[in-house]
Amino acid sequence: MNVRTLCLSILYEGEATGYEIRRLCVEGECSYFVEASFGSIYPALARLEDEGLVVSRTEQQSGKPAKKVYSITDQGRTAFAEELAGPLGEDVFRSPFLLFARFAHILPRDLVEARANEYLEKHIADHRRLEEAFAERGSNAADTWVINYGRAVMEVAERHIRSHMHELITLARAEPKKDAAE
Amino acid sequence: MNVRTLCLSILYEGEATGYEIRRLCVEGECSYFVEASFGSIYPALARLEDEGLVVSRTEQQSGKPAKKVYSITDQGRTAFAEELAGPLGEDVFRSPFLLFARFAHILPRDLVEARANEYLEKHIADHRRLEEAFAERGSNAADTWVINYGRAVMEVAERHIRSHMHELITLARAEPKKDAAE
DNA sequence: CGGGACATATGCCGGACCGATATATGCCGG
DNA sequence: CCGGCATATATCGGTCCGGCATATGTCCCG
Repeated sequence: MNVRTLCLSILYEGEATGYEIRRLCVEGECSYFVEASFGSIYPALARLEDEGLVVSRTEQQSGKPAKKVYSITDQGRTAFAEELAGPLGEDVFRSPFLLFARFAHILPRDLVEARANEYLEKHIADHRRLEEAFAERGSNAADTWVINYGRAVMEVAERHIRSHMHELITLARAEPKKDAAE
Repeated sequence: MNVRTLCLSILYEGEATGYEIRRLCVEGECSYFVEASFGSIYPALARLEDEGLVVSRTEQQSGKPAKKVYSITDQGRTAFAEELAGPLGEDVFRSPFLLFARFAHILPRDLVEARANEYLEKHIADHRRLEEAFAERGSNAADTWVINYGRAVMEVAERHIRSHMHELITLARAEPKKDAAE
């Protein structure tokens, strides 16, 4: 799954600027399974325009910089459907925190406790964001299906961390090496 | 979280070759939250050796190519602990399948059904692999904590897909455009 | 009322990383 | 005996991230 396809998927639902696409990847209801940064979105949009899969129109705004609004073309819709029909690529899950957690026994307890709390807070925030997306009900049935899958998984993840984090903290080194701290 | 740190984390537990590190990332009990390919592992190991964080010894084998076995140094252990104490980076979850699922309504039912089944099979396999890692009990307490977190999440993911995939399939286009296939 | 933080918006660049490929070797099955 | 597979190291092209530069306007705080 490349950034090109991601851009097409967002433009499929309606026109948007590069900036908005990025925001949807970070804050949108589907931000829990797609991601992309400016450094890849803008070049991708430029290439899509070269290939005729999207068109752009520059819009002047008072009080804000001019923006380039992209729309998908019929050719783009076809290309997107073909892309989805082709090989998809595997799901990716990477967790620096879980790597950290595996070594709890060599780390000072204060640090493990702080990180575990951060991790829980992050999960609570992500979970709540998805519950709100579900409550809004602006999305179609397929979107709702995807959101419900996310809700089910996040609910369990949050609950598991909440009720088991103290076990992880107990595993950490009781006394932090005083001199070697930083 | 970079590949350097990942290599150090594996070598922390015992010596290994680049090939073995790669295999642990793909098949090992922790493969569900770390990943790396040859293209990044070999350069990373070379750089770690330059920096004195690991040392290597070449071992001739009969019937197989010679291998370079890497071991972590005291300096490497210290650097690894410092790395874990520093900023960690966010968890990443990316799912081409969920992006695909969002557009079930524009895709032929056969395709959606096939992909949903593949996705379920993949989850069953991943989940089982983790249950086996749990049953083996060769790991320490922190590893077990991490595995249990994965088990809890995977159990729910698998169950949710199993009991809700038919809803997604129902959303797909009933009659596949016969001419536009491929 | 000046200045800094923040939001909108586009774009580039260095470096990290993936996936494919090359190279070498020996095993095993058809 | 030949092709495919497993072991093992290494490189290379291309994709992508994160930080930075640039431009402009708002809003709040001192």
